[in-house]
Amino acid sequence: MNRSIIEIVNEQINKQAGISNKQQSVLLSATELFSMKGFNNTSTKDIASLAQVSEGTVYKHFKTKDELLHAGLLPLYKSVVAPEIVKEFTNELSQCKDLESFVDTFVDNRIEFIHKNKNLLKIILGEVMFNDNIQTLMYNLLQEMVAPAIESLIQNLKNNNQIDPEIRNHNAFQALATNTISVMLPVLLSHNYDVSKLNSDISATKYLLLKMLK
Amino acid sequence: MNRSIIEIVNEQINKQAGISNKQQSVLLSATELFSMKGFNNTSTKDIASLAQVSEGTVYKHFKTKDELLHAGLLPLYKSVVAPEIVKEFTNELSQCKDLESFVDTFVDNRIEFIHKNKNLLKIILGEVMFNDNIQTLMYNLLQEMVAPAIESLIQNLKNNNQIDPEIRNHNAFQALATNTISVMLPVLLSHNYDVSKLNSDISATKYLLLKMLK
Amino acid sequence: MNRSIIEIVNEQINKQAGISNKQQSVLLSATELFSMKGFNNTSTKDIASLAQVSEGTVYKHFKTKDELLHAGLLPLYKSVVAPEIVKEFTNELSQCKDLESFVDTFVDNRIEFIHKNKNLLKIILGEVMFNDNIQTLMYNLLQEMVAPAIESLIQNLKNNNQIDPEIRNHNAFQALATNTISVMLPVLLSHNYDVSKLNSDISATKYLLLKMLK
Amino acid sequence: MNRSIIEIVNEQINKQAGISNKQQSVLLSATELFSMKGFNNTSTKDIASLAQVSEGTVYKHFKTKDELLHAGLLPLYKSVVAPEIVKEFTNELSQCKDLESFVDTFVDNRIEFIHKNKNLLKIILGEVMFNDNIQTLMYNLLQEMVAPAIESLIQNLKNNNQIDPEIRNHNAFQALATNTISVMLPVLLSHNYDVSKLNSDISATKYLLLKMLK
DNA sequence: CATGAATGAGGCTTCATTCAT
DNA sequence: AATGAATGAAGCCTCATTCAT
Repeated sequence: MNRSIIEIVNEQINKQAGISNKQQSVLLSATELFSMKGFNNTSTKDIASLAQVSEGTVYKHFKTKDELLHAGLLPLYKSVVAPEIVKEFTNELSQCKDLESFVDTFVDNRIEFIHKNKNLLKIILGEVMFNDNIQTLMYNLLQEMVAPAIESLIQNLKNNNQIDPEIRNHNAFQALATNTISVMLPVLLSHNYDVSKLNSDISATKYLLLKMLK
Repeated sequence: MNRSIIEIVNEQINKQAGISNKQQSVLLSATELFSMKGFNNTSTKDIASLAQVSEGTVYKHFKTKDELLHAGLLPLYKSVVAPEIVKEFTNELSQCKDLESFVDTFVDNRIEFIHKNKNLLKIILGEVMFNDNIQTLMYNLLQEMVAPAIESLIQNLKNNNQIDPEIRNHNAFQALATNTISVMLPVLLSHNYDVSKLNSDISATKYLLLKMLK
Repeated sequence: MNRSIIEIVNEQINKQAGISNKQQSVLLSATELFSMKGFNNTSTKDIASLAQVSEGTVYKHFKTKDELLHAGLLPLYKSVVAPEIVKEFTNELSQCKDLESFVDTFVDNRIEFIHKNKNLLKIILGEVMFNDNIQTLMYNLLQEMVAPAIESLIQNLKNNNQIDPEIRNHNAFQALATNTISVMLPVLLSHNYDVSKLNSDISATKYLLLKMLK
Repeated sequence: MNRSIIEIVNEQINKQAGISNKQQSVLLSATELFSMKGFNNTSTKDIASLAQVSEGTVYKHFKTKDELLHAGLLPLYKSVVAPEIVKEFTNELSQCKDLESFVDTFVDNRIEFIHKNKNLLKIILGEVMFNDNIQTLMYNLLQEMVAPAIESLIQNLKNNNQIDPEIRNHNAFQALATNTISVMLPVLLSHNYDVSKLNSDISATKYLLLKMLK
């Protein structure tokens, strides 16, 4: 089963050798607050007080609040969290022999992922608009880790005549990702959404993706 | 041809009767700055100085900075700008008799729209994550104005056997919108994007949408 | 009689048109505190509270604490205070027909000046070491306003065979200034100095200066 | 030849018995940083990192940053550095039999000294204004070590009818010191000074001092 | 003895908002 | 209605100093 990013971060932060309990607490609190309220709306005092730490401690390892995001959290995601996620995701997908199960698994897995990481994804989507560092990080993560793994699975399916050979792998991947995210937007954006409508939209999305790719 | 949102706002603000020149200037400056730098990063001083108005004047009609957004700008968008945009968009779409030209027009028109309103769209996407008011506004705008208009056009095509009757109108609309936006993400996010790759992705997207909906 | 710099500043600040009472108060308080405790040891909170003003007010007209010094106080000195001082000083000196009375007046006048402006002079001497802006200002002030005025009076005395023609005017001026300041160092540096010893050193200094210049 | 103060401190610190390598390193780094940036602008972290020592170590022997200056560095200067300097200086001066060579040597030696110790002298001049401890130290150093040595040499010259007997020794010393420093001010204050002008001012200063004292 | 993480007071600065003119 | 000076809370960050290891 998918673990949430926060769980993975938590786990990994605890494994880091050169990092004290207080600093772990700082990173976790920052992750939590940034994802709940956004970067701009989270003060260093908020972080310190949630981490039960002095404000000075926040600055012990990270010279600025920006660095806490860019040098503290994001590299952790890139080096530890993202590979873990990609592995979990592709493991599941690689067992799908036909397009139907592939699409089914892709959508369901990502929907669960979005569900579990709702808050963190919100902050990433929010920051990515105006923050070049995050933008670059996310882009590289996508291009270098996620896309190759998924596109190789798509190629396998294509080799088995499961996917329209006219469609380039990266466009197929983009369509899968995009339409999955779009169906989940109500979940990301609001606290109250209609579950039965969501489920019917998920089915519709799978139907559309199948028609699209077959 | 598509006019940019800023052009429309400009035009409409000038027509408003009960609003003084100074206040018009405030609204225009706020629109411009919010769309360039985001709501949080725009100070009332910035707005006042771009509007060539005193800081006090900004507060004459709008008691808070939030109100400038919620009571000043957003209703303006809702009541004036959005209908204008929807009208321009549906006018063009309504002349398409078959699915091919419909998809073609839909994608091309929205791409031009995104191009022209890049800055404003970025800020909206950024704010929508954490700002309930904007979220609600955008949601209502979509549900009450845009979706009905487009979905009625989709129904027409369905009536003419151009679209798979299995697909519900709102899912068709969502697919059109989502995949168009997704192909434009590189434009929204970066200053440098590969135009030839963009064009080939646009073609691929149209191809996928046609397969999907037909 | 010599007025102190603070008196002149006070007087001139009050005459400035575009400057409010609060801002006058800020400038005066800054002058006073910088001269008492040095620039580094004066906090903006100190300035605000002495001026009976909020800390924000300190930043209304001066974007940074540095600017309060460089753009606020120093130009005031340059444009208003320094000319006033030079005028008062040269007026008195220009009435001296022989070297004896010139040296006498020079030393006595400057001693009174140093006495009255002890605090301000301390801060200037302290800052001038590490602050290029102040350094440049003081240098220009000396070269462009003070030196020409005094050296022209020295030339007059030379024309009347009162001063050794071998001595260049600027060296004569430097000697007068330097030896006067040096005799006053105990006053600048300590709160307790021996008045009778000071007076005897003043006489000695005048004697030395006369031998030197004659 | 004159050694710089830093060289002497370095030498002497290495000789101290009851002081560990780490502490030596702390003292040297503090000397260097205080003289380059001033006391206020040097942080204990700066000192620790230049000394390649932990911040805690800086506080092992010196309870406060102030004490590092007052109990650590200044006594070292007083007990070791100053006597060394005075010895070197008076050795050279004591070989001068007439006033001409005395003035010549005095000025040249001190000019070299100022040149070599430019940075350290700047910080001392800067601190002496507002720091009573340094002020007292420098005053005592001057009164108890330097002045007696030099004034005794002046007395010798006076005994040989080289110096005007009307001039008290301490005034002669003050005049020599003051005028030498004053001619070197451009060197202390700016990175760019006119060497040929400096040399001509040095000659002029010697000429004036001779007239003064003879 | 040495380390360096942790502290928390305090510094500079910004900014939405108010109010006398 | 408009102005802009004034406010003061809050934000980010620095730094001398302490203390558990």
